[in-house]
Amino acid sequence: MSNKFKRLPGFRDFPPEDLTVRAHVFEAWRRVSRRYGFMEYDGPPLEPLELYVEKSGEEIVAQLYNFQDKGDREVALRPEMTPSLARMLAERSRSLPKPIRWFSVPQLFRYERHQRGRLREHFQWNVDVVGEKGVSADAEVLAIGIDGLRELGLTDQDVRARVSDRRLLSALLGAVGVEEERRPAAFSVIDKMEREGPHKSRQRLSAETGVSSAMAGDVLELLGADLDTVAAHFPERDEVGQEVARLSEYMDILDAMGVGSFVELDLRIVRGLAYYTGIVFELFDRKGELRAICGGGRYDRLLELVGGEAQPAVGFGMGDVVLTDLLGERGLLPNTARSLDFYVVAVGEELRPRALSLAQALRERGRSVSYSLKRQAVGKQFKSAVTEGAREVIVLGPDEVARGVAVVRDMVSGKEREVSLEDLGDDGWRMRES
RNA sequence: GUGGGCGUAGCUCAGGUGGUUAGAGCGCCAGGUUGUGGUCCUGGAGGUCGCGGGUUCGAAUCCCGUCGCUCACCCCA
Repeated sequence: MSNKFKRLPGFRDFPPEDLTVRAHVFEAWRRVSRRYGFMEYDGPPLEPLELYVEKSGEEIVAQLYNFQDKGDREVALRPEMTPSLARMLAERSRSLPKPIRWFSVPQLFRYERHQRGRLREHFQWNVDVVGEKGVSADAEVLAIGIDGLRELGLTDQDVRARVSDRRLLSALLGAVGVEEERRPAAFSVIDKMEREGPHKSRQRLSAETGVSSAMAGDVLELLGADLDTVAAHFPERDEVGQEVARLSEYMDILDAMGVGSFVELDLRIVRGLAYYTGIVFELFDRKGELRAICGGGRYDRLLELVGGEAQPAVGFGMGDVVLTDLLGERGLLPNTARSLDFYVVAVGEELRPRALSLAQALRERGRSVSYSLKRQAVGKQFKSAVTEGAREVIVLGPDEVARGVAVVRDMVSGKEREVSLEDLGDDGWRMRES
């Protein structure tokens, strides 16, 4: 490429075909959000660096797209939306009716080497319920995420949700003797288990927590089991039992909502962000070829951390990159071809004014209309009509106009008929025909 | 940040072992003499062969560097 003005690495242009796809996804997200009664919000793309330090977890902070502005402020392009949301709510959650149901479609940024499904910039559908600590809120949030995918044509054959609960994980670790302070380290081991494999994970868990290697192995094995099996292992522990009961209720609600076939328990899901406190989940393509499409969970402490009123909260983020890749693989991308209702052809220069006013009249009625911007032979104008995707061409010729009519050609069937110029302006001819 | 692969027109790619004005298809523009498209025919625009340096009489072709793309690792929205 000889263009010296290149895109920054990891950033995308959106020419019309790509923007059509993006808009298709955004529209589905927004439709589903509104269907569940959520209100859209937004915030600044540039935030004080400190908003993310310590609240988001090392993973995000290490990859912040940050710099110093001209006022010597340390700033960062937002890597996630939740802290901004938390700040907004810290200022006003007291005065809002609960539960608060808000969503957003922000563009987020991270500074890291890009690869498939992971760029330096992406758009992310954020959905949050604030002010409700019961599992029905957790369930509703996951259901919206799943519905967002269904809205785009994906089914339970294409995607699945893997859900876990940090409270249950914590209770399990406690049950085998892992101290409270050691549990975050244990979470980290569990989070990496799928990549590192059972042997290494067992060694690391044992080393990080002090429990025996055998015990560590037992715990890790249990993470892949179902709820009943987990419960059966700790009949005497109230804490584990309560957590199991809660997750069980959560699953029942999802079943009742009709999305149960998408959901599986998987205690190996932890999520990297530091602020999650309860149920966490991730959505994946069934084939497991792509990265997570979506991730979220409960974060009951975050509002306090940014100086607001303590409020329970649960939400998720769904990025557009992996999702669009998946839609592409499943042939679910929208048609990006151009289309027009009408193309007006003027036969002879004298009729151009007439063509323009007809086009305007149709546009005022909400029709999409185009015509040649320069003097052109009729054949040329027809070619343009095809290029622009016109469904019908209206031909204004001297003979017909003299008789008060125009020829309307259906570009699919090739059939032509005469319509009076009077009727063309108000669609009366269309009504009579159909 | 680490490693592998790749980098020729807008797109997909040709260009044996280095040799004169770098090619094709598609797309784009213009024509095929101002009343009808999706086929066809003709012509045209468009490339400092990613960039820089080196080897050579001579490099798209070999060597080094660099940038970019891509895959994997790290990590994960």
